[in-house]
Amino acid sequence: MRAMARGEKRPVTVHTIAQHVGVSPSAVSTVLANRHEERRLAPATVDKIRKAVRDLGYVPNVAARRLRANDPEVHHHDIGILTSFEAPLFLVSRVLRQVQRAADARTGPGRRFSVSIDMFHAGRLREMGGLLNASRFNGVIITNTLPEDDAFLAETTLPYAVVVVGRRLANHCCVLDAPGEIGRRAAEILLGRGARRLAVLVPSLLTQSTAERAEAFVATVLAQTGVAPVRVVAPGLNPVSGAEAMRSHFSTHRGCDGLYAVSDGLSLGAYQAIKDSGRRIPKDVAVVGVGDHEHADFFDPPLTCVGPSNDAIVEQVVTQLFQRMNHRRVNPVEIFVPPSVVMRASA
Amino acid sequence: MRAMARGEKRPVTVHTIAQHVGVSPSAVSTVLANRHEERRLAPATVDKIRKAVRDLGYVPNVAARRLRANDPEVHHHDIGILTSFEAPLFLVSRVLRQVQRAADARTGPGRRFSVSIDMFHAGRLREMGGLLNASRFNGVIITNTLPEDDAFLAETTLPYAVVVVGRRLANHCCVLDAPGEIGRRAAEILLGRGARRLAVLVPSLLTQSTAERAEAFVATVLAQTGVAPVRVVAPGLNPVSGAEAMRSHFSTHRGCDGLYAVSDGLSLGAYQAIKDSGRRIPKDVAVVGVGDHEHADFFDPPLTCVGPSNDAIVEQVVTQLFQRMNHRRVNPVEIFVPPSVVMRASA
DNA sequence: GTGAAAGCGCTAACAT
DNA sequence: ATGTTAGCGCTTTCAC
Repeated sequence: MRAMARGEKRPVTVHTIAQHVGVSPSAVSTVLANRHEERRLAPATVDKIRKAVRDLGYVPNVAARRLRANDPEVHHHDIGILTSFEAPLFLVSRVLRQVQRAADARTGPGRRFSVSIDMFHAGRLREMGGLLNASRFNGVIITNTLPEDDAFLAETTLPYAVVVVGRRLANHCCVLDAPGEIGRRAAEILLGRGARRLAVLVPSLLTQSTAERAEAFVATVLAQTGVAPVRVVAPGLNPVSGAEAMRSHFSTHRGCDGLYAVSDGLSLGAYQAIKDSGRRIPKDVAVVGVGDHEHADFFDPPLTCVGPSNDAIVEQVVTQLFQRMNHRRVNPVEIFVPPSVVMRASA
Repeated sequence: MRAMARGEKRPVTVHTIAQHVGVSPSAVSTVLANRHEERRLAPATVDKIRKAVRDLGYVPNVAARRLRANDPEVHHHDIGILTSFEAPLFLVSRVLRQVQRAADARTGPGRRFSVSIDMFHAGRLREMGGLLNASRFNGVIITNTLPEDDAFLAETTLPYAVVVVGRRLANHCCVLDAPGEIGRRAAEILLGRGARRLAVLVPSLLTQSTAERAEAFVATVLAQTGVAPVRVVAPGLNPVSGAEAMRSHFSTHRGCDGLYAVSDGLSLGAYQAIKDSGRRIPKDVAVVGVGDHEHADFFDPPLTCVGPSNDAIVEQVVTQLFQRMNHRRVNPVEIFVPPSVVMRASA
């Protein structure tokens, strides 16, 4: 009997181990569950089994265990919140809280839920195991996708409840902010303050929705002033990137008197760069952010925000998910949620 | 045959539906997977099955599907990052990133990983399904526990890889910051600046580690000055709570010239209250935070931090988890990670 | 166009 | 002190 460890052709199961040691599968199972005391297995046997488990690199099959362990009288609902690995967890954590709340409300004797956040590498959603054969989730919320992921979703109909957040896909239930509306409102606020030399701070990697925000901003400004705003491109989404980009903007351009930063991480960096350059907010430069940062109200000065109305989005998402898991609704649908506008001191 | 929907005693399975409609389980399965076209099922049959699925409130059993679907040649490792529902996701997301990285590095033809964040209600970890019978995870990282959860863990030995973060439990692998060390260093920094009227800002609900931080701070100040610092208690952990607590502190006490806030959310609120009261940082009040906020460097002025060294903790956690999943290590162990100190302008 | 049967890996009840 | 057996719910050949 070969004792090779990893990379074995045949999978290592309790049966393999049992054979290897010369005992029965149940003995192995007992040891694995630390129940050998109550079963009074011989210590020598236990040791041999333990050794084989290690040597053969045994990995328990949780699907099998679960199938065995579950009380047949209760239905188990597995809900996944799928998000790209590289994206911030802010919206995700709000979604999670709402989903959990809804799940708790529906939990009962014959009905259990488990909610988990699962990450995929941006652009590689299609590689996530169990998505296509429905062997992982009863329902999923998908967010923070990249164009490759959207392409995958557009050509795939998953045979279970799916809600897509922030993207338009004809074959799915989609919940998203009204495209373009956000950028337009941001522009109107800055123009309304009298700002005329406008700039928009964007990350180099744009999602569909950030791109649309920026475009709508540019279009609105152009239409009203005849001059397109400067696009300041930051390498990433974090404050450091924002500060860098704005510093280089100030050193190579005449600067601006109104800035729209398409994420609050960038706004925060922009604040630093603006202040460091001796300019004041909002007197010299008015700033509008998006409201995706939980502390926008604690920026100095507090940040005016025009962005997606996250609460409303999350509410829609959760409602749709549960309706679909209950077979109460099946058809694809696009739900547009109007933006939220919070006026504060920065503009 | 009764057609009652929810709350049925017997679980609804493909078999139930098959019986109800008068077809075979395989027909039902085919419809559920949207494969009725290629199987050329009669449309009428499909409709009847669809209707029964809805009427009976069928919920697919993902464990069974997965058991069936998995290629026997590949080992599937399910890793869970378990965190309390009410806690912020900041550290968790860093852990996730590192775990995912480690998993990706180990993924190969016969070896797949899936990592997910699962939440439990604070204090109710024991109620999380599948934890005890090992039917959900091959390995877990547990964090943000409350005393009730710790009590549960202390009396439970899970038969798979477990790493506990931030708590000491004799029967588990624990990774945590050096207790007391953090509060002591924070005190030393403030005292070293010449501050003498010290205060510590804490949330009303203290975790074991925040409590120890605050205690060590108090003890150090008392030992060196003979006067205990004022404890300012905030209702929660967010900036709003911090600001409130500090405002009421300023209105009822003489104030302080050195503040240690045991979380950066509180620091941020404290900043606002301090500035609003006309005091300057660090001239009138020096502030030390913890460094648990990703933007501490972008506070105005940047926040001096003394806190757990998250990178080092995360690294240890991930190393331990994989060693344990590989059976390379089994015994409980306590790993203390020294604090990180970052001096910035606020103190 | 539809059904019957096998088996994924595991564990608990029931034998020895 | 250890082995045998049945079956959790599902899908996929294969047979009709």
